[in-house]
This record gives sequence, C-alpha cells and structure tokens, in this order.
Amino acid sequence: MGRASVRAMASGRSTRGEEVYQRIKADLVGGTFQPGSKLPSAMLTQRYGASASVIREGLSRLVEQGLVRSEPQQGYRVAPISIADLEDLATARCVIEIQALKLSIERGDLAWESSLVAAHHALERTPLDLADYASSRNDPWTIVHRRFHEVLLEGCPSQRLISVAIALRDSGELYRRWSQRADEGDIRPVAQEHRLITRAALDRDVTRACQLLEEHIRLTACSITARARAEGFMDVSAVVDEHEPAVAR
Amino acid sequence: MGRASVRAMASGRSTRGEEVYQRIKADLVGGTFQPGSKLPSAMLTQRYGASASVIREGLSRLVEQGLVRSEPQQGYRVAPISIADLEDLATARCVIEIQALKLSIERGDLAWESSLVAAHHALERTPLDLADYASSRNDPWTIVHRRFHEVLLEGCPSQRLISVAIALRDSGELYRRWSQRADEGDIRPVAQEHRLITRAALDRDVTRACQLLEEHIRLTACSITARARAEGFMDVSAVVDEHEPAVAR
DNA sequence: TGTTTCAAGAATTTCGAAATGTCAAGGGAA
DNA sequence: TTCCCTTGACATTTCGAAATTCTTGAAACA
Repeated sequence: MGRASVRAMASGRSTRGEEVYQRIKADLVGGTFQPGSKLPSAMLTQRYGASASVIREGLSRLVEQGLVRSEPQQGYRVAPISIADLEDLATARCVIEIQALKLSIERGDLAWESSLVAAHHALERTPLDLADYASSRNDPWTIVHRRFHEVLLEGCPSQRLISVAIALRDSGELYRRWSQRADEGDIRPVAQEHRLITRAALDRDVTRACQLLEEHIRLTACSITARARAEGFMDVSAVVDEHEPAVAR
Repeated sequence: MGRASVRAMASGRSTRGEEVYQRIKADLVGGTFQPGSKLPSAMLTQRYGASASVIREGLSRLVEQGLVRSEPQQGYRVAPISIADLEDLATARCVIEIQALKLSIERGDLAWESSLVAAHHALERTPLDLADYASSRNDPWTIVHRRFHEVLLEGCPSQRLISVAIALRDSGELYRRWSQRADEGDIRPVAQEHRLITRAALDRDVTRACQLLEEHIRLTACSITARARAEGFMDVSAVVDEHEPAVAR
C-alpha cells in the first residue's frame, strides 16, 4: 500500500487518475503485463478508459517506485526482471525491513501488539488456494499476507521507513508472481515461518525476530533465483521483443 | 540525483516534462517555495512555461518522493515541515544511510576508493560561501557536498538502496534550507567530520565510519530541531494560509 | 553486397479548452 | 440570529487533437 491509498483515504472521493493508477499498479504487481514489455499509450487508454495524460501521470508515479521504466521519446515499459536486479532488491529489502522490524519491536506499543496478533490470526486462518492465487491478483491470501508484513513494521516510529519497505515489497511481489508461474508448488513451511516471527516479535526478542525475517526474505529470493537459473525464464522476459503481445492473460 | 537523471542520461535528448521536473525539484529542494504552501497550476504553468499536463506529471513524481503532497480535487502543495516529520526523516536516514555505508565499505572496490578520495578532495577545496549558499540553490559547495555523500554510498551493491538514501537526503536538504534561514552560522566542524568519515571508510573501519555518519546525521537534525523549537519557525510554515504568497524569493 | 539516406507511418509528447468539482459569499427560512 | 441552500467564481482534472520525435523499410549509393 503506497502513498496512493493514503491520499485516497484522506477524502472520501477520488479522481479518475487515482483510480487508474491503482488499477495499473495492481495489474503490474499481479503479473498481467510481461516484465520488460512495452506499455503503449494506445493500449492503456483503451484498457483503462482514460485519456493519455491521465495514464501518463500514473505511469510517472510508477516509474518513481521502480515498477515501470521510461526513456524519453520511447515511452514506458514494465520494469524488466533479472537475477542481478532480484539480488539488488533482496539486499535492499533485507536491510530496510529488518531495521524497520527492529525499531518496530523496540518501540511498538500494546495497540501494535494487538494488531499483529489480529493480522497473524487472519493469515493463519486463510488457506492458500493455489488456483486462486495464480489467476487472481487480489486473492484472499495475498491480501492478508501483505497486511501481516505491513503490520509487522507498523510499530516503527518512522512512517517514511515503513513506506519504503512497502514499496520494495511490491517490487518483490512482481518477482514472486513470475516465478510462481514456472513453479507452482513452493513447499516451504511459510506458515511456520510467519508463526515464529510473530512469536519472537511478541516476546520482544529483536535478535531472533530479525534473524527469522532475514531468512524469510533471503529464502524466498534464493528459491526464485534457483528456479530462474534452472529454467531460464528470466532471460526470456528480460529482452522481450516489443512486438510480442504485452498482455499475458 | 534521482531516477530522473538516470533517465535523462540514457539518451542525449530529453523531454520538456523531464526538464520541468528537474527545475521544480531544484526549486523545492532549494527552498524557493514555502513548505506547506499551495502550488497552483496557473502559477506553475506560467513560471515553467509548460502546459498543465506536463506540470502535473512532474508533481506526481515528486509526490511519490515525498517532496510534494496532493489531495484529490484540491491540488498540490509543498510538503509541510514539522519537528515530528524531521525526526521521522532522521530516523529513516540513519537506518538506511548507515546500512548502505556499511555495505559500501565492505564491498567497495578500488575504483570506489578512488572516487571517494576525489570527491572528498573536491569538498575540501571548495569553500562554503554563506552568501552564495543562501541565495543560490546550485552553489558549488552544495554540489560537491551532495556528490561526496553520494559517492560514499556508491560501493553498495544495491542500486535501490542508494536511490532511496539519495531521495531521503533530498528531503533533508529542504529542511536544512529552511533552518539555515533562521540561523546562518552553524559553526559545527563539518569539514572535520567529513575528513574523519573519509579516513575511516578508506581504512575499512565499518564500525567507526558508521558511528561517525550517524552522528553527522543526528547532529544536523538536532541542530535544526533546537533552532526550530527556539524560534518556532516551523509552526508558521506548517499551517501556511493558501492566500499567502507561495514564492519566497 | 553492405551502408547510408530518405520518406511514410506510428508512437510519444505537448497543448489549450471543456468538464468537473470546490469554496465562499449572499439570500432566504426557521 | 443562526442555519441551510443556492449561486457564482475559481481551481483542478480530463479530454482530444496538434506537434514533435522515433521507427521502419525501401531506394540510392559506394
């Protein structure tokens, strides 16, 4: 959840530009567009039913988040994925999320503890339906999972730090989507990992919680990297020809 | 230096939107507009000689960076400054810059060392002309100072981490501009601090370098905070009336 | 045969005006 | 008087087309 939703929540109504931005972002993170493929304004104006200026505004914001790339006079394209960039991302996430978690545990109050318990409970009780997960980008599990990791950091006294962490997590979500396609069954005990992190956080065991979270992030990245090297699906999408169909599903 | 310049450097030519974005950002960071004041499109279109769509695109990007705020149907305004937000910012910067520096020292190669020596030398030899500093936002000292801190992190293996750190530094620069107005003579031995940091980095003394950098950031923030509490200039700008003149100089 | 130039076509970028929404002042009703 | 509704002015937002730039493919040249 970026600055966008904050803005939208400020007043009840929203603008079309805001709505379009949300939809494009959801489609990007959800894996609708192939990484590296072009995003021609003609296609987007038709798909989202808005004028080029509005689309362009949304894309500009997404460029700033690293989800979209832009080169002058050559339009926009989905941020390409690569093993090098995945490692870059994992490094940044490890550093930032872990420090945010540290501060969160040190400074979080009772209200934060309660939110965490609630978020974790929701996560425990929401089954991961793989079919659902693969087809929709707003499946229940993804929502509660995202919420869990967000709450985990919410005790942190710096809102900016939290925002950055969330933005990086969105980029990571894109990778997960495209790796999941190659390998549907990542049978890691993620539920167990979440449970242990929650317990350590509630026990205010900073060291252990951070260690667990780092492992959680690193393992996810490694599993994607390994799969990518084996099947080489990243090389394909990294140099996507612009005449390829941009919409995947 | 944000993603903007990366984009501009990719191809020799640039777009008007890119240029406008750079100018707005420079004006914001340089303190041309009062924090919290409105940024009416009419004023901006005239000032930068571009259409509303182009202006809006630039502002959207700046919103994403936290330099500008936006509420639907109420336009854009300069991000307000406040003591609470300054502390938020300092926390985020400490965490992120220090971790980036740590990685930079651990992983930086010889080329990085050389750049650092060069950047520090330029900083040492560039005098801080207070009159120049106060009037212009592109005075020589600001440029080499920014460059120094940028190079310091460039050994870091994660480009994203570096980008985030630089973005936060830009926000910090805005605070410095507005505090400097109230107190022109911050007689801290900044030159000495830079020298010590450089030496520790070259000695690969991670602990000491990080400690020094943290102090460097914290001291700057504290000095601004203290000045703000004493003179209360932040409360004024935090609740700027929209009928006030937005342009300060 | 390989390289360069040029023009048509397609895409991006920019503009100016139309549409939509906000805000405050003024007028009427309780 | 106080409150609420209307109304008009002003700002933001959106659109559709014009202007600019890039790409493509074929023709001309070495």
